[in-house]
Amino acid sequence: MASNHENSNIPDIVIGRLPIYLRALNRLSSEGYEITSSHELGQRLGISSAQIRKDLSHFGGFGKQGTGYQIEFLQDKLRKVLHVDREWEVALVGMGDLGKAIAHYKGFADRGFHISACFDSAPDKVGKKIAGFVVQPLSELITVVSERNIQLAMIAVPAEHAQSVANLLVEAGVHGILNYAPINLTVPPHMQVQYIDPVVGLQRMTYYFDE
Amino acid sequence: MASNHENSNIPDIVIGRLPIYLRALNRLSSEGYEITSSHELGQRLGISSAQIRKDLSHFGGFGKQGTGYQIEFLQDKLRKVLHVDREWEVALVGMGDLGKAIAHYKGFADRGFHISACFDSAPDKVGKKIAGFVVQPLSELITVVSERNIQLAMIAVPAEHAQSVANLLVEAGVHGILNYAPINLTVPPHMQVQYIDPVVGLQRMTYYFDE
DNA sequence: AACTGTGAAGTTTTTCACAGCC
DNA sequence: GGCTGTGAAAAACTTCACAGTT
Repeated sequence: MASNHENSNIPDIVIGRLPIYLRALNRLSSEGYEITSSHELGQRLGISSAQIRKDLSHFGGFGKQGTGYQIEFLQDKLRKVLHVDREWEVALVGMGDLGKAIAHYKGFADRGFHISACFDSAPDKVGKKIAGFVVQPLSELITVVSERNIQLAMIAVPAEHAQSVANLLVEAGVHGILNYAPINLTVPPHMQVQYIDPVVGLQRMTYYFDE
Repeated sequence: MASNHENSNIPDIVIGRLPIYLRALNRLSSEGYEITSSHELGQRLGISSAQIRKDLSHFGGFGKQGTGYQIEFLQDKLRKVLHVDREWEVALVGMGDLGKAIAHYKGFADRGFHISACFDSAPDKVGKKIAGFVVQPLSELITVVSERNIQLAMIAVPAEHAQSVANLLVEAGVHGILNYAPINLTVPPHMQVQYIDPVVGLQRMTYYFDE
């Protein structure tokens, strides 16, 4: 009977899978399904059905015995759990090729993230409009981010500048950084950091290749 | 005494950390260091020193008691383990904003990956040169990839086309896919797949945010 | 009949702690 | 004194298997 939603601390590894579940539900939903099961989800994701049920059970009973899970209902619940039942403002630092591509990427808005400020240190970029954003100078970062109470940032600067940008972001009061630079950041313990490094992904695969 | 390098099967989770270690070593090296320790590496990465020692011990004794690890030596060893002591050819499918950004990204070549063919289905892109690559039609994918014996591919097409592109790649004989589309792929068990989804990274952080 | 939610069992992963070496 | 490599212990995570519900 006792379940430990609300207060207790859920393992990070469980939290890490929830966005994957949510993404799969979005897909099922767009394919026109209204109901699914832990078995069906598991098949699609290559995860055991027991694991999915156990993961979800941390937050309460979202399913119906004999039936499965109502997709829309479960999406709502997961969005609430992940705090993406609202829109988050995100700052983007670095407007080189990578930053530009991020600025153009349409996939953020659909899923609750809104780029609301862009920064670069290069004088020839500052003031220009890229993907509809006016590029602001790095010197404005602390003011803009703290005034607007922006909590998330993406770092798309060269590796050698990533740590100093991270330091600025910490000072500005950001709580989470998505780091595209291929380098590990050192940040205070209250900060969240996630890494996007395609080369790490590639290297994780070549290990399994024979030749 | 017995150590199980060569034959035995190393946990995936250990393999997954090796590229992170390699990246940290690259960094230390570029900062001019020649020697490091499991403690120093662990501090930088937020990983315990014992874990780093145990991970490395799967492949043999790379360190020296009392001294630590010679950085260049360890880099070489990890590159061999991960099979990145050579260059890998990679196919890129999808030349929209994202594909273009990937094509322009300089970070692959330094670390052993070379984009050697680009594909798109849009007739207005085929034949054009983007970032030095001539875009080829999707209909050529199987021929080009299998003839050149390309083993790795990156998918940068919209979510709704990602699965059919993956099917083509499997047919063409690719063994690993780095998928930038926000969707899970279903592939035969011998295939490796890694995902790049920045929104998943963001959602993994907002869970920990209060407001 | 089908499926969830969950204790208990089983497995994997991490940490401890120390012998051995530089 | 400082550090690695590693068995043994501890912790974390996953799977099993089934009672309970629709």
